[in-house]
Amino acid sequence: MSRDAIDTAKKESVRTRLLEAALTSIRRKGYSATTVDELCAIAGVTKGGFFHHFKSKEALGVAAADYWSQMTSGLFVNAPYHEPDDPLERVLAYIDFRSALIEGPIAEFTCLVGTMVQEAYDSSDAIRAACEASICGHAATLEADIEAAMDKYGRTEGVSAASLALHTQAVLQGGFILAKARGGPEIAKESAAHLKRYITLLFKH
Amino acid sequence: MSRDAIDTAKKESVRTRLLEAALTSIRRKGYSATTVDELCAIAGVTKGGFFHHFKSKEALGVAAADYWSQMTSGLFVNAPYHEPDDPLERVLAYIDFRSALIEGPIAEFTCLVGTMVQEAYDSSDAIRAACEASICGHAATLEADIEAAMDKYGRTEGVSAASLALHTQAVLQGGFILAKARGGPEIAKESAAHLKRYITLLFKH
DNA sequence: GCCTTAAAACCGACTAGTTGGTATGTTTTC
DNA sequence: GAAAACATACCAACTAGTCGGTTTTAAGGC
Repeated sequence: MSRDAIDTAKKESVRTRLLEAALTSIRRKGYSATTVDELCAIAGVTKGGFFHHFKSKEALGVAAADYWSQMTSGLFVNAPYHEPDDPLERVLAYIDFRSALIEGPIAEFTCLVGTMVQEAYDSSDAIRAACEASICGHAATLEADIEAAMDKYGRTEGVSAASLALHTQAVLQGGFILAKARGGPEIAKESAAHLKRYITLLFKH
Repeated sequence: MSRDAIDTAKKESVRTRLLEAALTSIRRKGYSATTVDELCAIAGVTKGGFFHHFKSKEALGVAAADYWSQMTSGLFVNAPYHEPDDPLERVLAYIDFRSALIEGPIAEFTCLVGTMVQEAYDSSDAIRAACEASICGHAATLEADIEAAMDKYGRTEGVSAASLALHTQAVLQGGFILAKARGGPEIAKESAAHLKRYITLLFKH
């Protein structure tokens, strides 16, 4: 471990603990209901420590969205759904991968930024923008595969790769809402299955 | 106007004003960030008035979800999308109708219960259940038409009318989230278009 | 390796305002 | 004349954020 890496690790440890606490709490209760005091208690830091790392609660919200982007992008980059040679297969494998993640307690598979942007889109443009970047940035990682699938299987009028990529995110986010309303993950998985069927029909038809 | 109707109108007037205020505020800032004081100010009532009608903020949340169900069901029952003779046409017309509603300021076309359940699903089971009833109740109004379309155009294995009806709600809810993140309604409309294309492909294929 | 030094990391008590909720009225309605 | 519909004043707990102080860390001179 290099000098720098150790520095970073130590420097980040409290900050990271606060961010991890934020992810847990915001996913469970939302942004507004999550209090600074609570995060401090979970992370084992005092108020002074919190406001040393984040100049405001809003800044924590933005940082949490960025941290979330980082964590999830790491997860998806290393995921096995990139393996198939066929681009359409890769897109469908992505949906299967997302579907497989929808398991267990609701707060553990739902999306931080989707939850946060619902409350903050009007009150904090900084948080809104961070959530937009997270969602759209992730959607963008799908575009190349969708584009390649269009090259191979043909295009449908009015359907762009970007629009379809964002639609996948809409379906997943909507599935999370229904799962929260229902109190279980099944309905979200079913919506993912509909999405997979849509994409299959779109290309194989 | 009957004696009863006048009574109801007067009796409901303050309560309704509070509920209307709740709809506006919750759709804009979420449930947690909406304060009782604020609702009182908007509705022109004092705290005493509020807690006379609602025994707690949570009770207001439940009442707001119920009020929302009432209002929206009124809107949809009288909507023109029921006119077509063909059941599939009716389903597609429903989506067009929903898409046409997605206009103007975000807080004015997004869904109250979808917003509220994101924050409250874990903290308040009463609110969660009210939101579930609202979403699923509305989805159920689509089932008959979907079922009839299946009778007419054939079924796809693994696709039930109930599941497809809920999927439409998931797509719409997800579209709202993306619209909030993006700061405009267009993306939600595009997702609705994908949904329409999916249903068309599903039945016409 | 040791001492100095300064900055960064963190603590903990404090504040001013806000929160949902209550207790005790007064007015209105039937 | 009593019950329902409000108003008023109040409270204890909690809210984000501040501020002066202490500890920890990293770098440099010797």
